[in-house]
Amino acid sequence: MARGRPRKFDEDEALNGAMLLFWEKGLSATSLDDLTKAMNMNRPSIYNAFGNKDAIYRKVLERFCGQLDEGMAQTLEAIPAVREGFQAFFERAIAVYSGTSPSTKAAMGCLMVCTAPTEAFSHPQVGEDLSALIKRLDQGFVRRIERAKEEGELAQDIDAHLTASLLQATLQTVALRARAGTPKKQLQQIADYAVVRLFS
Amino acid sequence: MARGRPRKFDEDEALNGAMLLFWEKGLSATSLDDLTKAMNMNRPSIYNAFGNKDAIYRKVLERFCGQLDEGMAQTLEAIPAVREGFQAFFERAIAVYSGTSPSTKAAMGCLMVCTAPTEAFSHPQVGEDLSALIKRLDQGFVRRIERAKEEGELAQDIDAHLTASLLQATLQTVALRARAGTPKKQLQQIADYAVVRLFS
DNA sequence: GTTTTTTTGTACCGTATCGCATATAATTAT
DNA sequence: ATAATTATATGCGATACGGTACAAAAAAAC
Repeated sequence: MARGRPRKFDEDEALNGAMLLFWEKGLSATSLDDLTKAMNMNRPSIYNAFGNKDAIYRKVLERFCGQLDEGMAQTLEAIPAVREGFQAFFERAIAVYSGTSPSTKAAMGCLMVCTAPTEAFSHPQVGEDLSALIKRLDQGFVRRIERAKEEGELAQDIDAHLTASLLQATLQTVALRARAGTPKKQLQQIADYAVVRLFS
Repeated sequence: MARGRPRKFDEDEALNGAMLLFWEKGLSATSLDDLTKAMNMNRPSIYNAFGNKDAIYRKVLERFCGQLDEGMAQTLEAIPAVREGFQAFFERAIAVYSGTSPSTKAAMGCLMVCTAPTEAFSHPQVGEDLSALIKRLDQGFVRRIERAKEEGELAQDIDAHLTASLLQATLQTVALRARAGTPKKQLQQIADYAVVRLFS
């Protein structure tokens, strides 16, 4: 087992370093030289382990989406009350979006929302990744809303799909505004108001 | 007047060509060679007339925001009923966001929302442009909502600022979803629902 | 100890990048 | 006419880009 020369880099740390970089500068503005430093490995090793720049970016996106899924599972699905569940979900998202990288010292927003749309045409697969995430969030929200309707927590006449769309709109505005410098507290207010108004 | 050699290019057409390009590929992925073709002028003329790539991009952003202001004036401010005003505003925005460039044949979304956030850190001035547009839209929406409250069209207890934030969230989700391939009809439904729910 | 397998590190290739230097052309002011 | 002014056109130079070849190195298998 582990037949060849042992790897010097840690795959997790390498991808985390790449994620920070892409998160800050996007796909096109990030160079391979930057990546070699951030991932602590040299170019051929990167190609061998992950493929070319696009492939690394997409792996990082996948990683990021995984964290988001985890967030949904631990809040929306785990918390019995819908409103509390969504509030907790937004709180968690806002904490991530308000996170700062050592170099920028400013909130970076959402990796997907803030850097993927730009590349949607130049890199069609990234466009599909973006589209897939939007659909996945919609579905997760819809499921939770319909469950709340079944459990009698929400009125039958609210439209699950459209409500889910507007909740995702809330998530996206929070992501964008965080990157544009809006303070955390204000983001929380927006999210809270959305939950209250859309579930009234 | 017009003392030297007359210009061969049309400033408006040149900026429109640049806008299409930036809209499709963003700032970083657009090269000056691309721009010389799209603007129909050679490099030194571009530098003389507009400055470097960043400056062109920011001029294009400004242009785009101007069209948005026009949209607000002709819908929100011109139409007597709030709900109809916002519906018309969204309809107009969706028409723009669903517009396709000859090369992509796909809806391009919002130039600002879909391409500016990526550059917010690498080009701080772009970040400020983004932040300024968000604030401007918020303010425009707030003004219209407060007017509607004064005119008795909306209840006094709705929060103008937070409602405006969620209306902008709707605009942003429509911008992003358009670029991700969501059909026009569905975008309209989302916008309509937002107007109905947030002004109830 | 030799072979096999995998990763590492250096160095490199061809191309694309931005920005500018220089020379030419076209128009107005004197 | 001549000078002054402005735009055009060609093309250069230094750098940075993404991606790869190749040999040395480090481990397991034989």
